Amino acid sequence: MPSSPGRQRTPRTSLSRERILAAAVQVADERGIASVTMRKVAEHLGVEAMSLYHHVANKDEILDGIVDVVFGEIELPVGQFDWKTTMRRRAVSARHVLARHPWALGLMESRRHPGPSTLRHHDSVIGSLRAAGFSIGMAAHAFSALDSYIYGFVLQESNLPFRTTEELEDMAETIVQRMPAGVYPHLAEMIADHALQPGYAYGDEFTFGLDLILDGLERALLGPGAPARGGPFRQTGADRSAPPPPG
Amino acid sequence: MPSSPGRQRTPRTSLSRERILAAAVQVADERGIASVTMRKVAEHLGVEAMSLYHHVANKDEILDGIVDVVFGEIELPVGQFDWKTTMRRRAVSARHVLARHPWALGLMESRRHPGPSTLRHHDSVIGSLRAAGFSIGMAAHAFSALDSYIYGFVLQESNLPFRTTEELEDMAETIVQRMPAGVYPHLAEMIADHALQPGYAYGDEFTFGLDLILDGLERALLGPGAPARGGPFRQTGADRSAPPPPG
DNA sequence: ACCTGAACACCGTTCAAGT
DNA sequence: ACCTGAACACCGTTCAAGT
Repeated sequence: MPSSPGRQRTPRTSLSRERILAAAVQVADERGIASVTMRKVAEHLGVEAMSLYHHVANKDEILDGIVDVVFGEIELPVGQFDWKTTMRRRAVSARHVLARHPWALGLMESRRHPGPSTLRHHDSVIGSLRAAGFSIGMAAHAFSALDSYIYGFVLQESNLPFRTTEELEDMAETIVQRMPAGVYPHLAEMIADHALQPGYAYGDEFTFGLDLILDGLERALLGPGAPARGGPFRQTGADRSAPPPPG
Repeated sequence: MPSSPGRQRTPRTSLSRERILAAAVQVADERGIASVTMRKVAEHLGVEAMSLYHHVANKDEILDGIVDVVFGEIELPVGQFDWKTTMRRRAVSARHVLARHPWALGLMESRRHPGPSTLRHHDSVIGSLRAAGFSIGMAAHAFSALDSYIYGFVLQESNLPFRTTEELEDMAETIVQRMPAGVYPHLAEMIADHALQPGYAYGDEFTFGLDLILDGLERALLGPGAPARGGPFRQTGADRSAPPPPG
């Protein structure tokens, strides 16, 4: 009687790709990406390591999968606001999601198979820019500039010596120890007179760079005839919504 | 006779931390970061894995070490040009070095001990900005914005579906296969009408975003009373070289 | 169909031993 | 002082076997 209900001691919920990825994300969040092993993910699910291979081809598929799960958590751009507000909200969401799963960025470099959530996210961002009047070339520029900034910021945030107060003081110590020899004077100054000041939080830097890029994109969008000095931009491919640049 | 010269069959050159790191970098470049194991690095040096432990505490020290080796390859900002040129040159150098060793960015997320080359590099960048008249707060803004952009760009470059022509066509195939269902229309458009156009190279996007940031920084540096609309910036800590923002 | 035990070729690291 | 062999507790993955 295969489908009869009732208490069975074997599988509480039967294994699935989704349950495996969710468990892997949880293990990565709680114990670091190095702890994401077939054996530990399986243990987390009350199952043997070899059982996982019935739902994923190998560990690489799990790693591809959890990166995609993370992208699926990022708020998709919604159309109710102007493009700058939409892009800013989405950038802030991406930053928070990636900061919550910092291992995802470390994994990105080795992943070459974007999953459906990632593709959907990118598609939505491009669509949002196009709807705001960005040409294909300008949308590509905007997409590249914004995502580069977001990813890099989170990467720095999870790596930079001056992040949290505790680590900062560790760092300050290291710097100060090497000061007698006169090395790193500017780093020392920045730590002492800036990063160690009350109220400092590296995370606050995010909006500065983000607004720099958004404002620059706005200028490029509004007046392609007047790009910022020293920063000409090429419009590649089909440009349907913006007039061609002069010259 | 311990120091007598002549042919000895044992150590061609005696092992050292530097030789171990150089070997580890080479293994990572040639066979990927996953191949950087104590056994393989040792093999590369004609030695047993256990010998490495006499020069490094553990594998983590090797990983910290090779990230620092990579930072040491980046051209330090030199003072003979204006700050924008200096920062642009340094950004281009950082981009190329990091692209040559893409595993370094993947490692960054898990590293918390910046080495001497990394500290020296950061110190030099901050010093260069300060000499150009940036206040401490503005130098922190500039440093964060530029490095975030550079790191994130390389990360995308080593990960984005549309990178090299071969992979791009793979990607286009995937997208097109899902097109009947109407998914990813904007991504499909961008690939077909932009990325697949002759002469396209994702790497060309680098300068656009870089100039956006450099121009924005220049505006912020020249006229703190007239920051771009929507992009106010806070000056934190001691600001010695720039007048305080109005209000 | 789904799960598993044993096995294989690997890991990082310790430790006692060699020179 | 520097290097190493054997050993331990892990890895990812295969395969034949269980239900």
